[in-house]
Amino acid sequence: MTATMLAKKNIIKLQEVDNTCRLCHAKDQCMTSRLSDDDLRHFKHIVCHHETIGRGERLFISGDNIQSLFILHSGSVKSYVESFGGDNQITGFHFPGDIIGIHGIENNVHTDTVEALETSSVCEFGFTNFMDIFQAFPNLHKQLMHYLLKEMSHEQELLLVLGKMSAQRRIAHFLLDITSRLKARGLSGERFNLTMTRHDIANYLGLAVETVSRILTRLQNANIIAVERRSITSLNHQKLKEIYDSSESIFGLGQEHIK
Amino acid sequence: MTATMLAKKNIIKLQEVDNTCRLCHAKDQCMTSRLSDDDLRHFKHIVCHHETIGRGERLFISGDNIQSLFILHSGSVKSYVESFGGDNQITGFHFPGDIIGIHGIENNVHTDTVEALETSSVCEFGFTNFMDIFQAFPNLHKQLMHYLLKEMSHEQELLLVLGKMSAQRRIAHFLLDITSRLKARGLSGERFNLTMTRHDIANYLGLAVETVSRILTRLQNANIIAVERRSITSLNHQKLKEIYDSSESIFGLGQEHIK
DNA sequence: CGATGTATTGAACTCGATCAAACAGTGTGG
DNA sequence: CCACACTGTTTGATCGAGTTCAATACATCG
Repeated sequence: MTATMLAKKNIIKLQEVDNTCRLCHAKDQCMTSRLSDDDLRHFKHIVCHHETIGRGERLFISGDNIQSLFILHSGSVKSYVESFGGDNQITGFHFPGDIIGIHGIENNVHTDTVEALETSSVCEFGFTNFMDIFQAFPNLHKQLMHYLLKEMSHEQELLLVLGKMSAQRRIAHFLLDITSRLKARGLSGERFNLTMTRHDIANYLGLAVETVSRILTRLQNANIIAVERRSITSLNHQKLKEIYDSSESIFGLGQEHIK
Repeated sequence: MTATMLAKKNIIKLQEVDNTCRLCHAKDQCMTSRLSDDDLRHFKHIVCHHETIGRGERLFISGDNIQSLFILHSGSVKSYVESFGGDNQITGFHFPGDIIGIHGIENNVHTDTVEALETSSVCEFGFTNFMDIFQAFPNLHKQLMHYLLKEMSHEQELLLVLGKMSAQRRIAHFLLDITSRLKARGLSGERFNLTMTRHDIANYLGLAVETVSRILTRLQNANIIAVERRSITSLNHQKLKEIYDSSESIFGLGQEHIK
């Protein structure tokens, strides 16, 4: 199902939207909670609806015209950029409350593709011209700007990770990033399920799947994490941070036991 | 010299600013050329001055409060993010007309450091609150937004390069990027001087200096470029593009001659 | 001139990729 | 309920692109 198709679906009534937001379990993370009542009222007039997408389905594709903006309501998605050669680069994973689809806002064409990692739902907001909206609702604009810049610094950090860090540090970065974002959502950062495959993690970090798998088991042998398939339990935040910060890549990590 | 020191220096008169812009050789690349006369008049009221910095000097440092925005008038600079471990990652090289210092605009703290690659000059614009300015001058805002998003897609492309591409493709990307940006400025894309060191290029592309050097000579042996120290001449755009686009890294590139 | 920063070239090594195989869940349909 | 296919994960063995170490060359400048 393409974004175009989504945009034309049923438009829910304002009353329902109010309830949707009031009862939303992601409302604390959602930018709408930081809008004034007045702005929020205006904002809700442009709500299209609430849509569910299944694992593997794409919300929009790089090159699509931007007709709307999404806020992730539940589930998780990945966003990636595509290259000529056919290989993609995952640029981020997103969780409830995250704003989806602002890259490429300027000339109204998506620069990335967004795909669901599990059954997920989004709030869709139809815009005709983002720039006009910005002028009409300064606070909304500020929130979008805030998110845009947060995304940007996230990408800069990823550049550092991809350009300079060893496989261990990359994995440490990934785990710390995920945990901190889950914590910010009031979830446990020490006991959670990964919704993305090893392949996704590998792609995101510029590694091979096998390397990801190997390092996860290494971290497990070193008692830094306990991992079983998609579930991570009892994660040692402190030690992971040490790995992430250490420029030396001299890490036994329990592999001497194997020898 | 820090940004703080710069900000307190002599403020030139409006008339001078007018001339500065009118006579500026980078004016076609500068966002001011895309502002309405009215906006431009307002914008010039907040011009601080025109400052020159030498090679190695920094315009601002990651963590500095943002007191002003810069537009590169002449020369070239690099911007980089710093990590705990002490290793930096260069996130971009900038040429005349480029807007410098908008990352971190939101909470008024620079997220990156900008350093001159050669003697360069910038136009400095003092702001107290960017968000207010945005509301007052919609067109100015649009231009900044435009640049911000351009930066963002540039960073996304770099993510792809760092995450997925071989050393050859990285170098090809770098050369093509530089040439296209020089061409956009009316300069020759086939005959130019690199203002950054091999070390800078290596850092930017996540490679070792030696690898950069080796691949440049390989490209030379394959008659794709002619390189002598910092000067690049007779660059074969077509062949570079082929290297950049090819997912296979099977490239003789003249190294069989050596064997 | 020597001194310093920058660039090239060679040789050896290593980290992570690639190849290959086995294993574990998860349906799906007979 | 089991056989089968299918996808995702782990583990082992080997290989190679790019790093690291080391030596040399080259340019610029006091």
